[in-house]
Amino acid sequence: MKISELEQRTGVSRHTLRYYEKQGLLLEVSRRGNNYRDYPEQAVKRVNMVRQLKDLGFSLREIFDVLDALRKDTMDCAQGAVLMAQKRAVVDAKIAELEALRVLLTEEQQQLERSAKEQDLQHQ
Amino acid sequence: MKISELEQRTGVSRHTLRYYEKQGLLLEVSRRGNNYRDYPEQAVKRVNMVRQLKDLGFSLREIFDVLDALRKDTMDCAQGAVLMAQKRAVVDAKIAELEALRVLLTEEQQQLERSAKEQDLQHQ
DNA sequence: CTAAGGTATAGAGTGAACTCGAAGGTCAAG
DNA sequence: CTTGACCTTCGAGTTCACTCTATACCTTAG
Repeated sequence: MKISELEQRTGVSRHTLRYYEKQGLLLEVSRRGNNYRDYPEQAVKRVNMVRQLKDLGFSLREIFDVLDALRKDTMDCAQGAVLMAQKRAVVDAKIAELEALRVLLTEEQQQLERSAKEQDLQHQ
Repeated sequence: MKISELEQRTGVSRHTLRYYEKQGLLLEVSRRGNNYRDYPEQAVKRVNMVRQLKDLGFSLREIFDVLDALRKDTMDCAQGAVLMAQKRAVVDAKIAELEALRVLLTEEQQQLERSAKEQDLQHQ
């Protein structure tokens, strides 16, 4: 697949895709005779995973570490598992934090809605 | 409270505190006769909330919008409630995304652990 | 009174993650 | 064989969120 197709299928710009490749986040990129990049089908998933991790607050460097561990699974399984567990712990912590914030926002929201109703009553 | 105390109690540097103030994230800052900033007790909570939201992926601009809505609660309650609901929706989505990722990471981790054991057996 | 250390402002510098544009090679249609 | 839509690299520019520096004023202990 050419870069434009990957761009279209992931929503990530060609500039950013080349940037990710430079940062070591996209390794399975071959070249055609004309020097055009040729991505395997798998690249779509890979890019999506990078995006997902990024949206969750991981830096590109951290994402690189995760992918690196996954790639080296034949060499370094135990270590990879530890890294994965660490990342999962971070994810768990974030979930807990978000849930706490959710409660907080819900309370704020309810209070605002109550105030809105009171105002409404006064207007009538 | 002076800036150094707020710095110590929040773990946020004085530089960053002044920066947040400039960005409109810290409004209840009065001045002493000597022009030193004087923060109310409440500022600790405010700073912590800013940090929490930031860690969850909100930009300072988005955080400003949330705080702005909360501050204007006497004027614009209904709109504030809507904004809060929107933010909560974002939080909910993030939680869902994280939970999906958690499953994915758990699977990867288990697979790596299994591979590690197999390697171990071969070594014995 | 002095020295150390806290505070002020303004503005420059940093690093991450893009984002864009120029200059040029490739390719398929007409 | 040209036109237009691709693709390449390289390097400059941008935005965000700090982070630091310079210069100068304020405060407190000795």
